[in-house]
Amino acid sequence: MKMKNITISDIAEKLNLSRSTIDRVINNRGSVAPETKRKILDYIEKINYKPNRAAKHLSKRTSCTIGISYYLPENFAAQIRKGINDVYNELQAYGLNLIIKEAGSAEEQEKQIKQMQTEIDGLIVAPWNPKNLTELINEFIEQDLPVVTFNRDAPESKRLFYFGCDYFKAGRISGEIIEKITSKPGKIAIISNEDDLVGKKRVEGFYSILKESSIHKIIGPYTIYDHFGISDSYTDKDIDYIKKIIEDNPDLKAFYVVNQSLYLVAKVVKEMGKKDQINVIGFDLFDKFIPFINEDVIEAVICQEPYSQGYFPVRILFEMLAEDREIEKSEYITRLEVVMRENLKYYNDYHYL
Amino acid sequence: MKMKNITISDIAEKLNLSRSTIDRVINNRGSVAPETKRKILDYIEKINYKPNRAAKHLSKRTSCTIGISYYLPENFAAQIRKGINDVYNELQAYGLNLIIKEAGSAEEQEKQIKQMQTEIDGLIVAPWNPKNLTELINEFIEQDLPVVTFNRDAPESKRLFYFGCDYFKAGRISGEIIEKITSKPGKIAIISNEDDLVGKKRVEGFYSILKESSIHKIIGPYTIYDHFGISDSYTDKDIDYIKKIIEDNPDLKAFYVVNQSLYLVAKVVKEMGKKDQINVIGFDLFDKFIPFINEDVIEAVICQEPYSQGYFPVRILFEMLAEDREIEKSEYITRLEVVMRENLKYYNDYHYL
DNA sequence: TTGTAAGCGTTATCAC
DNA sequence: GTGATAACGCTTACAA
Repeated sequence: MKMKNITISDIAEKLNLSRSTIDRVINNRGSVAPETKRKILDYIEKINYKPNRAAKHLSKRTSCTIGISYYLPENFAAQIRKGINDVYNELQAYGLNLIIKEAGSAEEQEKQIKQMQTEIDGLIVAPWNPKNLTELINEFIEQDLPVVTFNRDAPESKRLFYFGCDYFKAGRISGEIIEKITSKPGKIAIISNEDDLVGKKRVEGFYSILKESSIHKIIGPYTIYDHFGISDSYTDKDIDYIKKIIEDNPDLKAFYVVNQSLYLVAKVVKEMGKKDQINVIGFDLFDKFIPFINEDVIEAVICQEPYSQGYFPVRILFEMLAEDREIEKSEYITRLEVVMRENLKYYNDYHYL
Repeated sequence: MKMKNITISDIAEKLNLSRSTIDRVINNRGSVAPETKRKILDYIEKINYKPNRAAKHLSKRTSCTIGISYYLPENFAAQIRKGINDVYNELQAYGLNLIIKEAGSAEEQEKQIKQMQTEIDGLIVAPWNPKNLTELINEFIEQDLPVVTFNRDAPESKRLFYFGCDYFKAGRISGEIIEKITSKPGKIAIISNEDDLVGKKRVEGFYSILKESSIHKIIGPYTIYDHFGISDSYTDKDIDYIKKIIEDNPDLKAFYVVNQSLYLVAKVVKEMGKKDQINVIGFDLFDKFIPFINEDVIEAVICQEPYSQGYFPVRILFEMLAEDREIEKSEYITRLEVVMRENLKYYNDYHYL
């Protein structure tokens, strides 16, 4: 049970040098004679020395504060929070501090980020409106304040990396599923709202699959606005609108819904007794969706590792800040998870830590 | 950037006591006057003191050695290894040592585990033959050597916990998928081999779904032995056998393959030009499967987080051994991942660390 | 029952 | 360019 590892002192002793000299070459600070440097480097290589992380953390006694900003639907935010919570519990002992700001609008988000600037050593942001935040992100970067994006990217900014899903590919996998489960020729209706950047990509990806050689005809996109899933904000007009699509298209075989109105579409399909004729496919796992997935009204949803989106950006950024981790990718793309009735419970609130 | 945290010394000073007394009540070792104990506990509660993990690790300088034993198909083992590798890199600095033994047979596995006994502080094992290892596991436990299982459980043993998938549920999700993608009535052929415990459960789960109200008729199980995916070990007889199933059953709509012969089945289906008429579903992601998934010969495979199966058991056991983590579950069940053409690349060799 | 002091492997601040 | 030396916050003898 006793630890027996090579330490800086061992190296110093072996090489007849002082600990500080070894430290200098390992962390290349201060100046060292090139000859001694070589000697030390060679020896370190040879014995495969690994610095003790605990000692490092203890000695540095440097804490870093990471700011997190997002404006996301509540159910999704809950999963993100769980990931953030776990990584915080894991790393706060090593000096991680977090400032979490949940915005209620794009404008508020911008304001909150500006406010954080002086208090943080790094920023993690899910930019609701990437274009508008690009400049701000670049400003931070200019000032040596690292910024990473998650959930939504700001690809034109100089952010260090993006952690999140590829929405175009998400559209493709849902297209694949619809093709596989919809064997009879007929129509597929797309539901979205135009000002939804994410939804737009999901639709494009979907088209890219269906275009290839489909026996189906795409109709729409029909517009239903989602209001972050607050059910009361859907009107009777929305319901009638969906009903009308179904009635007007007797050969309708599927709904492809890229926003949270998925819940409403499922409700109408179910109430009209059309669940066996019309396949419903959508995205993400919201509480409201769950009964419909269980009843096979919604055939499948595509998820994007929300928990990981909370956990990893914090961890990677912290390791960079506190342990000089190298960022090796500019994009960490999350898995596209196919969630159906029988594997639903594994995706609804699940983690191991 | 400077850390400013409450330490044991702070508490000691505030309460006019020595550091060791504080230490005694925090880790309840040694004896402390109940009155002082109360006082300390109250104060700690009040100021929300969290011990510094780095200091703890450094001071304890206790390393622990965990033994890992498995006998698994190579492709699967590769993913496991990646998880183990990541967690090792993460924790070796805190004193984790690993002894990894890959067995070539059930007997060898038993021998290897016995050999490890004296060198390890905990054992992680994927028991190829759970029944045979139950006694050995219990022996270890009697001797206060914690044992956990992964990938395959030994439910009748006293192992601390199991980390892996629920094979019955895995059968159910594949049943759900076959039902969803196979719209025309017809036959579904099951391929398995009887001595495969895992496959047996997958078949049971599959039946539990199909029984309910299927338009399909199940035929088989037909027996094809897999030899851990060494393709050369399949014979021409196996190929003829599959061909015969297809020829004898013109209304065959799907193959449900619970072992690695999935590759061979896909090959035959493809070569007979039946890929559009017959759906092929199986388990896990082996290199040989990949081209067939990409060509839509294999419609989907169900995976079980192989990477996590390497990563988490080690991490949880280490945290228990080195940091007195409480084990709160007796089963950590991995997700059932639906992998198809368009999300394949995310499951084939992917991780964030 | 309580206190003292040495040590864990780094980093940082001085001297030389 | 190099070497002492004092932290960092905790554990663990050992002494009182």
